[in-house]
Amino acid sequence: MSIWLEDSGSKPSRSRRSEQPSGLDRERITDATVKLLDAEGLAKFSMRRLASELGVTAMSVYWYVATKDDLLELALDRVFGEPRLPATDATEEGDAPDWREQLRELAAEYRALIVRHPWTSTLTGNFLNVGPNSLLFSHAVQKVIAGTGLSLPRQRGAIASVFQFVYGYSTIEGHFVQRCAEAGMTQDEYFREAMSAFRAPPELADTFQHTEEMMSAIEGGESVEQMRDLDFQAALDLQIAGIEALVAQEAKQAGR
Amino acid sequence: MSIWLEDSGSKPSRSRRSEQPSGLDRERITDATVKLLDAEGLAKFSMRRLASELGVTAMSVYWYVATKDDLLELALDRVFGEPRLPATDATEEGDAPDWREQLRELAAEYRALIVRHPWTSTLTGNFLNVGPNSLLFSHAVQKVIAGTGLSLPRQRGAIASVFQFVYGYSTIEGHFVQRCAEAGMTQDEYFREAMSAFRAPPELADTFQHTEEMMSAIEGGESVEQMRDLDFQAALDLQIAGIEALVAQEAKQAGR
DNA sequence: ACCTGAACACCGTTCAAGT
DNA sequence: ACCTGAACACCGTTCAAGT
Repeated sequence: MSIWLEDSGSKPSRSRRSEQPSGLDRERITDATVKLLDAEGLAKFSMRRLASELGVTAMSVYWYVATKDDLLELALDRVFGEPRLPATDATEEGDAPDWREQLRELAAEYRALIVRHPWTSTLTGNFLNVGPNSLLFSHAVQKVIAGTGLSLPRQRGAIASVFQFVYGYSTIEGHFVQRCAEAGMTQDEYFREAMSAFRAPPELADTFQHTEEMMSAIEGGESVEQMRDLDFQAALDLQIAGIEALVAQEAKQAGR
Repeated sequence: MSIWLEDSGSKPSRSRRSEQPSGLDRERITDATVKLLDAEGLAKFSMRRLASELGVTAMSVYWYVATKDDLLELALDRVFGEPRLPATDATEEGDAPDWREQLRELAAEYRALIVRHPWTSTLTGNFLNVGPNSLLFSHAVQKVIAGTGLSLPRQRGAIASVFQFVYGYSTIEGHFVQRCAEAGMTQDEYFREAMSAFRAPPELADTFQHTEEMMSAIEGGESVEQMRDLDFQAALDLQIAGIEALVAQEAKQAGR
């Protein structure tokens, strides 16, 4: 089911004993996997490619890992250790940072993670993603949202709303960045290229009119990257405003 | 770059001339592709598998389609034709439906599309997704958001916020549904199984306390599916409240 | 305990050849 | 114009064998 659920963890971890002939190790294997996935993408990643990178036969890796999917799960949880999480024990009253600030920071960290490692989003979709680092991340998310003062059912809605948005947004963004890199273009070049290669279906002319209006409707949005930053922030603003509105609404109902 | 951008459309479409020896056709090929992707998932889909389904050699398909990716783009745009879009020309004043209602319906249609065809989200990530049906869908989204009365830059934020949320949420949901089907379990069975196989790391005990509180915090959320419906609606509530708050805020600033 | 080699059943795609 | 077969360079994984 998952390497993190019992039974699949049967292969010993062999992390601390680095006197192997080839110096192999789950740690080193996971390292190399992440590096390869970053460099060449999920589609090109293979056990044979990884093994050759490690200077070893393809089958050696199978001593440390039961299956390719298990290895991908390890890599996935590995990168979920990267985001800086808000200090969880701000027990003192005065200096506890505002939930808005925490939310923005955590969202930015999550976005950066996915854009840095675009393969991450494909894997979170395909696996359960319940490794230790992923759990710590989820915990941080829950804590931040709990700080809003929403009721528990609405906290669940808010978590879904904010972090599935970040997931979706960053997935598209990350894949686009990767495509540009593969084509050897900057994002602006790629974007202009795609735009000019576009033969708009005549019956959709008005669609593009509205779209282009919206595209140029942002001051300070000269580059693709700037536009994406602005959109991302605008969406977070919307969600924060939504949370505030629901908090106020619940307070009013309670006061009645 | 994409089958929808010039140059890649070089292979003739051959849609109308169905007198081929094998009765092959882009239409029929795309049909079979969607059916196979639905039944067995993106990972198991292959040109050879598809060809055998069509009663034909693997290489026959390449007469109609330049590459596997092109075919996947065709399948992707095909299913984007499924959602019912709001009637776009509600020009009469009185009976134009509320944007809130339109938004909920379009979000529900999008969610249903992704859950029905979980491979869709992987592909929207990997391709540009600028086929005619996808464009019509985007157009509908833009029209609905334009109905909120937000300023253009904020419309962009709102589109990202709502529809990337739906994308992210439904992606996870769809993949989970698919996993359950492959394992031959109901969603509740799979969920309980995963939960019981779970060996919680001791230092995360408090995480799970809070998590379990939240899990059981929903009345009427007995089944996994009910809970997901409730969370989805709660998230949409939040986003709609956010849009309303920003509309009000902009109105106030304009009035000053 | 750790690593290898050969083998199996697959891939996407090219290319020359058939009708 | 449409379809096939053989071939190339790949996959993940099994299994018996080496040290």
